[in-house]
Amino acid sequence: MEASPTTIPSSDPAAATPPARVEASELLTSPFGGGLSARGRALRQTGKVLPEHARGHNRTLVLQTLYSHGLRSRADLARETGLTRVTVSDLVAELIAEGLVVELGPREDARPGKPATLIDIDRGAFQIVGLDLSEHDRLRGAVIDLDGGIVARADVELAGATGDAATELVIGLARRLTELATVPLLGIGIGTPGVVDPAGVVRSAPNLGWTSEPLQARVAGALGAPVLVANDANVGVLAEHGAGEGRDLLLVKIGHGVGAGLIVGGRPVVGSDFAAGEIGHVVVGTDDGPRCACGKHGCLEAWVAVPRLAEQLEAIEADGGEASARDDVLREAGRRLAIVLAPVVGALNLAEVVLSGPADLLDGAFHDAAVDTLRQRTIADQHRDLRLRMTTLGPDIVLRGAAVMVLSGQLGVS
Amino acid sequence: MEASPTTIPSSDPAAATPPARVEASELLTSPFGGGLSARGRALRQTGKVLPEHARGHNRTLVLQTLYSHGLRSRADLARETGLTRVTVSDLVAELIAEGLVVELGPREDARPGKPATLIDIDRGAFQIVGLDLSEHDRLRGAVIDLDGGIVARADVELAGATGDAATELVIGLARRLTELATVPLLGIGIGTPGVVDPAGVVRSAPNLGWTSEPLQARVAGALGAPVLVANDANVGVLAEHGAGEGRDLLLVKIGHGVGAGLIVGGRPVVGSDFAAGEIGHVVVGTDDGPRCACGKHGCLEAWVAVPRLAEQLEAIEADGGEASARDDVLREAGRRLAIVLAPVVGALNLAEVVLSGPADLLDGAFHDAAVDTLRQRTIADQHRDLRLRMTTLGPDIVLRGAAVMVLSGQLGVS
DNA sequence: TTTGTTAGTAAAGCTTACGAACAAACATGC
DNA sequence: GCATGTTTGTTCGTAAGCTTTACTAACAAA
Repeated sequence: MEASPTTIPSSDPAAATPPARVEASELLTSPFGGGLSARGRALRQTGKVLPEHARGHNRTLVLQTLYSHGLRSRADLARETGLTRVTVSDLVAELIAEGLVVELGPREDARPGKPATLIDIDRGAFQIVGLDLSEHDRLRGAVIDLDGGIVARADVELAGATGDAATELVIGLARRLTELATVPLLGIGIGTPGVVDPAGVVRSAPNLGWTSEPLQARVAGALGAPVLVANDANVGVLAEHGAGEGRDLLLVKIGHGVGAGLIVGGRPVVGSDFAAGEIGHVVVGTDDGPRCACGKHGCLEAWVAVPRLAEQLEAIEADGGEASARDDVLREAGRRLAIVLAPVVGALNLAEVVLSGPADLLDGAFHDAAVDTLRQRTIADQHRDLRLRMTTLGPDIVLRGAAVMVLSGQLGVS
Repeated sequence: MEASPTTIPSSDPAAATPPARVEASELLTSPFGGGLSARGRALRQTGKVLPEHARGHNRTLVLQTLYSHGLRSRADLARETGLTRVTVSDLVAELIAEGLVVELGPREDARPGKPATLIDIDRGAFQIVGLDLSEHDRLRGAVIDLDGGIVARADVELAGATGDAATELVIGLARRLTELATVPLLGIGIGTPGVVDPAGVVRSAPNLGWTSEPLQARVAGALGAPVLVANDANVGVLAEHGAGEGRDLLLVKIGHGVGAGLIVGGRPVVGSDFAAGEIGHVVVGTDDGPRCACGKHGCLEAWVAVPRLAEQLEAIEADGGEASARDDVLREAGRRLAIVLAPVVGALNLAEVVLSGPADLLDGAFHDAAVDTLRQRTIADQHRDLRLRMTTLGPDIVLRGAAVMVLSGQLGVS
């Protein structure tokens, strides 16, 4: 029986087996959540650990080493992981059988001893579909390879769709993208605005008219593929974290609203009610401030959300706009952001804060004012390490993060 | 060879074995750090997992279940942990051999089948020494049993001692307390002000004149016992967390200074430079504020530290003090605290914030104003769950937390 | 007394990782 | 050219861990 290359539930062991690894690899790592995450999390909290779970962990360890440092021999892996060559050989054989790893011939450089056989992750073996539902008027998606490269893109106009109609648009876009994939898919990752629980139920997303929408289950049901859903900023921080090195990271995503994603101690923060990072309606400062759509005055969103900034800048241009007036607006917004971030940076002792959003608004006076204010409002000792910078991933940060989420959830790799 | 009951490195297997479990139990749980924590953490980050680690985890799981739910049979434990009766019996036999668990005779209630043999942790088998170095003028200590009950106390006047002299006072107090213990000790836990790294080196504690003081190593060397050292507020939150249920918790400790301890996702937050919780010098609000010792204006500590509050209240009393004026001061301080906490609560989606400090100052107008302000400055959705309350552990919170830290580090239990 | 249930143990088997030993393949030194 | 040493990757046997299966002991209910 021939399975289409883009169909996930294939009879080909190479395609079928990796998704089955979700449970084992999730036990000792920690993605946001996913298909079997409730079970995985329960195990993690109070559950037993069997030898097979240990094997899953070691398998992930080998895969992670290979993924991040690339091209090496079995003996190299043994030295780096602390496992023996015997065990590494066994694990590698399993990974090769699943099609995740390939042998690439003997090492060329001349040194004594039997030449090593180089192996690496087969970075063309699988692809991932990533969806970004965070834009105001359209849903964006892409097919992404294991290295984070974008293979194909597809968008769809939201056109005011909400509720079930929005869900259908998401499913349709995901389906189109699975058909654009040229090799088997590892899974589908979705970053959506709103509050998302670990089972991939969107608890609330006003923009899309969702309340308790079981998005993960519905997309998975429609496409028969592993699906992971999480908040857009929480997904974005995964992308940024995958690139960087630190164990703590805060991503602030400024768009139509303002949201944040947090990684603390190497783990994504979910929050007691799955609403971690929802800082848009925290009040800034002690001097009132503009009225917010939520009814309060001086919410962060009322100060720095893109529509608010655009409004003010347009008013200035209409008045015959001086550049300095424009910068004043941006500077004040940056300062307001830093006022909210300072207690978070202090309490968590963060070393790195990343901004995501329109570079033309954020990357100049806004950024500089935010850095200055943050330093002025936290203890001097922290200035040494503290960095606040724009993301290097541009507008694709959520798409890339969705791919990282799937990589992490399905292979334990990032 | 007879070992003294208060001597830790005993030849008695019951006393000697538990400390040896540090490594295994730490692999899958996470205390602040400790004797072998560097090794444990390295393993956790990139290292292999062997079957014996799985056993350590399962051992801890059984112990934890027994610790928190008490008195049950092997079969009960099997049902609750998911392990088989065979495995549980095996683990329990090991724990009994180590003296951590005892059989307490058959269950009395009448039901069909063979009557169960009840077992429980031998809560009198070990004791813990806890030290609290956070008070301004004295070091406090206690001998604590496995249930958190305080068996004996001892204090020592600091009398301005700093540096090595302070370290000697700590060692002397710890030694006196080990001699007050009536059964073998599980270890010594120390909560100190300042920044403490995972190896128990106090990076800086101005009050005690310490910079890079290897307190954990020095006390361990002097007493030959397992020693764990962490920041006082970070230790305090462990005590509060052990009592409560949530996976996220923020403790704010208000005394001579202001510090916080954070647990996120069930794990203590350490911070990128081990300075998590250092919020005393975060600036509050956008309207300047009192000058702080650090040179800035409007630091949280300048608003709410006990000496600052006491100053103001004394001034009012000297003026013929009305009660309402007193409340105004406390209310404003509570409000200022909440202004700093709001972004943290929002970003982490915290459900529980606990205050520790002098109840006569914090438990009235201060608390009420803090609650109100916190609600006004975060999104309405969070109000449902959010609780801000005084600690129930009183002034012993750091001592109790130090004990929890040792329990967690040595047995994986809390 | 019979029946059915529960607790705890014993034996056997499977999985996992390890150590020892080995063959293959190569560089180096004579 | 040839012996020597090094490195790689595999095979074989072993130790540790948990499970399944099967058993005995001990009890309640009928």
